[in-house]
Amino acid sequence: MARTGRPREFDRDKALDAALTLFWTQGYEPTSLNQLKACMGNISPASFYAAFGSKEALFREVVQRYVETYGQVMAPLWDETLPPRDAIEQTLRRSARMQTTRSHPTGCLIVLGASNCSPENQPVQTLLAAERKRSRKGFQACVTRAVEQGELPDTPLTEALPTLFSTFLHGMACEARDGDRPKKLDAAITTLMQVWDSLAVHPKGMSAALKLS
Amino acid sequence: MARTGRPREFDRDKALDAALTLFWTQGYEPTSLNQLKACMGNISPASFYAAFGSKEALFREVVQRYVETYGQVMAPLWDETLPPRDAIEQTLRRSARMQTTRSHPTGCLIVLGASNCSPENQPVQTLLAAERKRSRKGFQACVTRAVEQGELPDTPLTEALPTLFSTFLHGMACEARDGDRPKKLDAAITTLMQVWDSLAVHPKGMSAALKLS
DNA sequence: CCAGTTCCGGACCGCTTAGTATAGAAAATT
DNA sequence: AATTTTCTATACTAAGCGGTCCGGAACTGG
Repeated sequence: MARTGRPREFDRDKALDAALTLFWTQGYEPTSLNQLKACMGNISPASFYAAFGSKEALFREVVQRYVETYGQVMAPLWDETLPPRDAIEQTLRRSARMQTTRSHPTGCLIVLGASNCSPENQPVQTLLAAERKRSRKGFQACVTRAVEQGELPDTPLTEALPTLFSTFLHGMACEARDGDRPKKLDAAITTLMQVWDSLAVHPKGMSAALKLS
Repeated sequence: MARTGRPREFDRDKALDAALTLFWTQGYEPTSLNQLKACMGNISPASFYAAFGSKEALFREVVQRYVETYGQVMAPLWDETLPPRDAIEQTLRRSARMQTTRSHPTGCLIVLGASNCSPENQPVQTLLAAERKRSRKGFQACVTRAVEQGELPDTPLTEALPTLFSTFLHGMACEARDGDRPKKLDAAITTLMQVWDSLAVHPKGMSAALKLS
């Protein structure tokens, strides 16, 4: 069932990666078709539209690829075999490292990819907003699990934790873009996790003692 | 020393406010001169350039105005008569309320105003980055003051506080833009401030007792 | 070898962009 | 009345935008 006809001269995957890097650096709107075509190997508009459909369709593919690769730093959030606290801490630390790694653009495509958009490109904004919503639900799920497991008390302070974590996560995109180093963000995460420990029902290593008293 | 000649027919201040709102909503690049001229009272290109010089010059004026008005929610950060903890908490709460108020665009112009920019507009990005740096220094100053006053211990956990707060602050712009309500952010701030209290040398109301022991 | 299929390079589309130039009229001060 | 300034309105530039179309080239299956 091999495809007939003249084969494509460029590597579609490599072109997609190049587009990913460009979109990640500049965001959706400021990235022009000319820049895209150039970075994807000087392909012609005909090739571009045949292979990707449109600028928006390409961006959607790019976002999907981002989620499946770099975005996997968020995976612990959905790993129910992990203790909730570890899931959140790992997610934050992996995000911090990923977003500050210099071998690719800094910051987060999901947060920064379409933050400046004219009304006509609202679908693109909506796409990223949905992705951000997903991550908020992840934090929510972890905290809910921690409450169910009796690790956190069911109080207003605890209820606010998901918002606190997701706000911090999204804020890292800004800090990373502004040049913060991973160590700095890592230290902030360490301090942030203090709040979990101060709310926890079982302070470290004392759970048995507390339960028996 | 009154100026001679025909007076300007539109209100420069009102036009500036209209431009502020538009830039705040859409960001720098997606906002076109046509949109600007329209929202500023259907002024002609000649009037526009005579009054404001260029799109970038207008944006710089807009940013300055923003800092002097809405941006004043950050003022507590520089108010040395305030206890450092209060200064930070007030700044965060006032920011949260301001950024979620529906009578004007949501989020923060300084964080979101030029987050998607082509390389040619880097000066605009740099302008906002400098403003963000200022706020980071504000958090830094408060924490340093708290350490000097003996309220916080001089530990790595404390050192990371400024990064933690500024990351959270900048993250609020994203959450506000995504529709979070002020109460939700306020609750997150309450929880975040827990970390300060858990680090503090003098737990509430016990300072005297602790010092004497 | 040829028909069918697919891709490529380049010309081209209509539209928008930021910004300039021109004109004459209107409103203020001196 | 003369001068100065901004006004409206229009026309214009040069470039860039996302996207389309066509003729020819390159490949495969029959």
